[in-house]
Amino acid sequence: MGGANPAEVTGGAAGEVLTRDELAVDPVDAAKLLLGAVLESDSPQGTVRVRIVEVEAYRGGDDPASHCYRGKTPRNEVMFGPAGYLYVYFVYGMHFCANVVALTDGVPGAVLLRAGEVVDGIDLARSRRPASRSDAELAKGPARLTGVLGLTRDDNGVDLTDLASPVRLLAGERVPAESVRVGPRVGVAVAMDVPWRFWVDGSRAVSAYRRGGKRTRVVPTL
DNA sequence: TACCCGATTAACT
DNA sequence: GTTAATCGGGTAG
Repeated sequence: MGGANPAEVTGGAAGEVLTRDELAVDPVDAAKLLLGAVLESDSPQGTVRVRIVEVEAYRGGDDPASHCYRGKTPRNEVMFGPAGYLYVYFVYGMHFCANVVALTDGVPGAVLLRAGEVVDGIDLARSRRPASRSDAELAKGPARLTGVLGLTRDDNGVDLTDLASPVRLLAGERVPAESVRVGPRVGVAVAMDVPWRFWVDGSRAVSAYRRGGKRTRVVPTL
């Protein structure tokens, strides 16, 4: 639990786990709540902690960019469950991305963890991503973030609000509202008008914006 | 069962 | 700035 880690001592509530109730809200609100939160992951080699600095909200049937837009499937079923669980998916043949499930049981919604700053376990993080040219780059991007934390498909469905889980979500230190920036989601080709990406202004770990790919597929309007 | 393509990254011009 | 790598899930047939 608590320790002699300076990062923990400074923030009074830094060691507390976020509760399911706090996360059982609209993904857009949950996203802002997650900025500044700390995700910690255990492994036989040690523990890595990452302070979240960039997130994106994904909803359900009303969000064409969401994996849940076309209903429940074996892959996305965690997003339909209770808030506070980890949704990990595999993409582009070689990467994993992690989300925190929001909203309540039966209503899909989640927050994609896009980037963070490694605040503990830096050596293990570096060994997991040896190609990184700087510490700020270690978790700069959703797949890099899962990389430093060692998250894979096996972690899909883990309860982040349970202290006994191998992966947990701590409240961390609240980010002042004036430090939060907003914009369209990265790499999304639809619903580009909704500003559902949030990041901490000034962090070197925030990833660059990139427009979504080809939009040949027409998304039916509601 | 086949085909298409993605909530990406790294490498290259 | 562009593009290859790489494969599981989802949709079409």
